[in-house]
Amino acid sequence: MSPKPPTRVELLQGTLDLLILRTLLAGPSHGHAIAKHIQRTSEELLQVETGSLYPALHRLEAQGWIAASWELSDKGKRAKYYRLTPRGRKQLASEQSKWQAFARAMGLVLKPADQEAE
Amino acid sequence: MSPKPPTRVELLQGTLDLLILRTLLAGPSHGHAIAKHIQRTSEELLQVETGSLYPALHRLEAQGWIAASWELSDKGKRAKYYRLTPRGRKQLASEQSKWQAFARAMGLVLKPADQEAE
DNA sequence: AGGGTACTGTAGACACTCTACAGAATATAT
DNA sequence: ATATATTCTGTAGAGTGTCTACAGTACCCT
Repeated sequence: MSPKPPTRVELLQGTLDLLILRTLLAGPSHGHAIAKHIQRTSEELLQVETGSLYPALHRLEAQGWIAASWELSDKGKRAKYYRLTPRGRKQLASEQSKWQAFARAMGLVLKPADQEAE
Repeated sequence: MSPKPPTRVELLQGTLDLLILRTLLAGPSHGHAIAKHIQRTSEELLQVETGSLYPALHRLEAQGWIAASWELSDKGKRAKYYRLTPRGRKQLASEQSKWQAFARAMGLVLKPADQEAE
């Protein structure tokens, strides 16, 4: 009886980093909030599991693309806020254009076709 | 000095099956030709390595989505021709709509934004 | 005290692509 | 005939990244 069975889609490998970096472009945020933002923005289509989220954040931090500091969240709980570093912005731009190229390539192969000849 | 440095994009996990099934929608074909078709159709953006291709074909066959038979290729070599089964067509439709939903979701999160508020 | 929510985290399974290697069969050239 | 290129199929193993499942802290509310 859930109001919307949202038909979730699994993340394709390599896309989570991009989603996180893109989310942080709007300003610093913490893991829990990042996951919710992605979920909400994608109209509940994408859901990030904690087992993917936190390793990804640590990975991105180790790469120097994001930096962390403990602060207090809106709800008054301790939370690790991440922000984009300059190198992170470059990485975001790179991954975003890679994604666009890939999505375009997929579109080319998947195109309606019918007229295979021509 | 290559005429076009094609800037290849790595395949995202889970997309190869879809590309293969889509290629076979145009008619039976063998591994080597399938890979070339994907590469050409994607304007050289996507390249399928043999280490990905053949395991994928065997996987799809084991699932009953494609069926194989040995025949002779255009060039007169023995080649294993694959064709889409009825179940394969359903699978193709399913994976295609999944991809479209995913691509749309990515677009929602990556959208120009700027106006985060509103 | 009990349950809910917000928040971070780890371990291990699993799936899929990649690089690198290997081999057969045919054609072409020298 | 021997070499070389092309067409075609295949395997082994590494690497990567997502998932499920589990674990724990802290605060709030009744």
